[in-house]
Amino acid sequence: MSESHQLSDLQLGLLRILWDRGEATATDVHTALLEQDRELAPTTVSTMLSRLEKKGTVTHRVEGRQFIYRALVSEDEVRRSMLSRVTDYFFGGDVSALVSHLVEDRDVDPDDVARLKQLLAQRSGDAEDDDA
Amino acid sequence: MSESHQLSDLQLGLLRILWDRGEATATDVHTALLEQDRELAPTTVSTMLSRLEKKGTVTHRVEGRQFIYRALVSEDEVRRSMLSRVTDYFFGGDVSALVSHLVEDRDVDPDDVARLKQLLAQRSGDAEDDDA
DNA sequence: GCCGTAGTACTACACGTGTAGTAGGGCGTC
DNA sequence: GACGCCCTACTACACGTGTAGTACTACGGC
Repeated sequence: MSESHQLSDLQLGLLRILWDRGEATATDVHTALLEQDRELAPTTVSTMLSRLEKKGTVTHRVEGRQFIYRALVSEDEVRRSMLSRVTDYFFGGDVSALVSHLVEDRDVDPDDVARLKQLLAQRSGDAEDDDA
Repeated sequence: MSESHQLSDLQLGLLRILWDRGEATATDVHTALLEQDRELAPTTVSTMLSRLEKKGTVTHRVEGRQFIYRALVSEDEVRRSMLSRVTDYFFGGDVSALVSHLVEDRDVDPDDVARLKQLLAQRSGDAEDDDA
C-alpha cells in the first residue's frame, strides 16, 4: 500500500494544486502554475497530468469537454512517504533521531522550542508529566 | 550554494557507501552494494559513479589502475537539502511545524518523548547560544 | 614477450521526465 | 452552415537514470 512515492518537484507542484482544490481542470492547473511563476505550455501540463494518471497518482472525470482531475494519493500519504525516506535513510528509521536532529541542528527558535515542549508535555501528559 | 540535491535511491546508496568509508574504489562500492543485496554488474556501478562525477557529486583520484572515489557533497548537506525539500513543501518551511507533525503523527514512543523533552530543556536552557 | 585478468571507457537501450508542437473533435458565433 | 477556438490526444525530442555488454589497456606471471 504505502508505495514509495518518488515524485519530482513538478509532480509535487501539480499534486499540491489538486490537493488544495480538491479538483481542477487542466486549465485550472495551468493557471495556478502560472501564478506560481511556473510558466509551462498548457499542453505540458496536460501531458504531465496524463502521465500521473497513467501511474495511478491522479484520475479524472469528464465534464463537457473538460477533464477534471483529482489526486488519488493523499497529501498525507506522500508526506509520510517522503519523510520515511529521509528518516530511513539518514536516521535508520528512527523518527525521534530525526526530531532530535531537527531540534539540535536547525533553526528552531525559542518560541517554537516552547511550543514543542508543550506539545511533548501533552503527549506524555497522561503518563508522568513534569515539564522541566 | 545549497543546491537542491535531487538524488535517486541508488545514488543515495552510492553516496552512503562513500560517506561511510571516506573513499572507495568502484570495486569496493560494488561489493558493498552486493552486501546490501543490491546486485548490480560492476560496470553498472562504474557507470553510476562516472555520472555522479560528471554532476560534481563525487570525484576520484587514480591509484595504479584503480579509481578511488570520494563524495564531494557531504552527508550533512544532502540531508539538509532533502529535509528542506520536505519542510518547504509540506510545512511552508517551518521546521517546528514539521517537528510537531512528527511528534503528533508518527510513532515516537514514550522513551523518545522523554528524551526529546530533555533535549528541548537543554535547548531552551542555554538561551543565549548563538551558533551560526 | 605473450596472455590473462582486472579495471576503466565507450556504447547501448528502455524508461521516466520536462517540455511542447500538431492534429483532431466539438461548441459557440455569425 | 462554415470558421475558429478550446480541449484533449498523439507525437517528438533531449536529458537523466538504471542496467549492462563490449572494447581497450596495463600489470603481473611464466
